[in-house]
Amino acid sequence: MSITSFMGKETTPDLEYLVDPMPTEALRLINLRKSTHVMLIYGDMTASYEGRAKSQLEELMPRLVVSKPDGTFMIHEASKERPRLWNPPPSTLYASINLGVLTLRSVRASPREVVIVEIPVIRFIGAVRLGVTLNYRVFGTEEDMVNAIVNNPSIVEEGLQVIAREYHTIVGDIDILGKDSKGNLVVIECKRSQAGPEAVNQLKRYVEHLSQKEDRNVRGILVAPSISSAAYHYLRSYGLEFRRVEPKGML
Amino acid sequence: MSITSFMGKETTPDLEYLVDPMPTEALRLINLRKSTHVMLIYGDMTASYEGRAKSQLEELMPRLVVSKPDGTFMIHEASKERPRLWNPPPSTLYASINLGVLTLRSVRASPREVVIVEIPVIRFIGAVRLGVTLNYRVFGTEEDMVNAIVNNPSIVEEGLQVIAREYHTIVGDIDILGKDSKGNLVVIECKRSQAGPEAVNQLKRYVEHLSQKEDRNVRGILVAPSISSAAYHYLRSYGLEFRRVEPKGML
DNA sequence: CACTTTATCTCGTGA
DNA sequence: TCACGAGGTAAAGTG
Repeated sequence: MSITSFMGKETTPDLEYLVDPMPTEALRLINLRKSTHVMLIYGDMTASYEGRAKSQLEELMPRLVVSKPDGTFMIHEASKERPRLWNPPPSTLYASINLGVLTLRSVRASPREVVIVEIPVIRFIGAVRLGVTLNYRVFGTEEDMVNAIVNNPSIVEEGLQVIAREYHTIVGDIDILGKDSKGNLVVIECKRSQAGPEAVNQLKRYVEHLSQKEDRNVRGILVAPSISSAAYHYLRSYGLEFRRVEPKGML
Repeated sequence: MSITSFMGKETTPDLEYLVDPMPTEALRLINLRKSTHVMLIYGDMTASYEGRAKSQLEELMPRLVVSKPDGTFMIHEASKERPRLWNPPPSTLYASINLGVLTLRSVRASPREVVIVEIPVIRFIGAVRLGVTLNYRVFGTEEDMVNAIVNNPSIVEEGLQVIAREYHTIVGDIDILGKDSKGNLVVIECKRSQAGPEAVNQLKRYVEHLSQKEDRNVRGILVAPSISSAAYHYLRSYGLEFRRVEPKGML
């Protein structure tokens, strides 16, 4: 079966595909377009991964491979958002035919990780040209909360003055360092969603470090839309404070 | 253009697709297969997301929609592993035609999140049936490290005896609780990859809690393949210990 | 490069 | 259902 394309001969087409292709035809399309197009490969396949960890898909089963020009390599199944196996960018895709079977090898250099896919039954293969959104922006992030507080510290507390944001310490970076109306140092840790014990622990770490280093009392305020009950008890037991703030209120 | 399928009439085909379809044809295929097949939709589209946060893809651009039967909904672009916009499962997909434009609405119930896609130019739409791997297993996880240490505590230290694993405390679960050759309690925290300040903080929290509760000296050992320099200083400053262990050595 | 943190994290597990 | 923590987290930002 020949490649079906939808543009003139001189220009690279945005879409090409093959249905039930021979391995050699599939190989040709992959090597032709893997560096410019997103490749979609549907068929019965087995796969293996070895790198930071190790795992195997021994059962031959219909799966979907998505490979992007930046090296992103994913094997998707019928459910879940995360691919079953993958290699993050930048990785390199090598395609070949072994004993008549289309074989894909995605190699990530560092850390060294390899995903190998064998596709004895190729049902469909497509090459599509996709774009990339520039200046992409998400609203309602933790950074938006921090900005809003820096611009208007009274969101947290009347009389609060901001000294620094992203204040670097040996134990990590403090979201906002401030001073209250009585001159106490205040460490503020923001979370865009419900705070748990980890968030409390993080704040406690900053407060402990700073109060030791500065040799004086330091307040710690956890700012989040909500806090789990266990985390709240934990927070209070260390004399830390909680201030409810909605990230969506920052828009 | 009629639907191209590749099985008998009585059986649902594994693969169906349309090239440059009319919106009505696309709509029909989506509604026919969205609950059983993974849908691939390629075309020029704009999109928006509102839910836990908010964002918009205003520029009309070739993108790829992947929708799974479990409600997974993803809009992929030319680069990166993560979709640009998405809804995690379980979500519900509604397709319609608005003013002649194919419109997809993915709705997640809780938290309420909505992704809306408008596709004025539909280049390709495919329905593929995928499988799901059962009994999937990854080797070299933190749990594997814990198992290996429980089976052979001398990995961590000669003379170490394991008292409990996943020992529940008010401040969290301790990976391994043990006793050293001198009778001291030992808290062991495992990490499968390089340990940072959070890991040290976590161990410190357990040790503090236990030494207070038991009113005696408690050792804390962080077990990981490596530790960041700052985290190591932090660890040592609290008298905690580090033991280098490779998760891959556990296989 | 190494290090640190965020994320519309996702995902599984256990109460 | 909620809470909690792991993840082959990925991705972004900084020194």
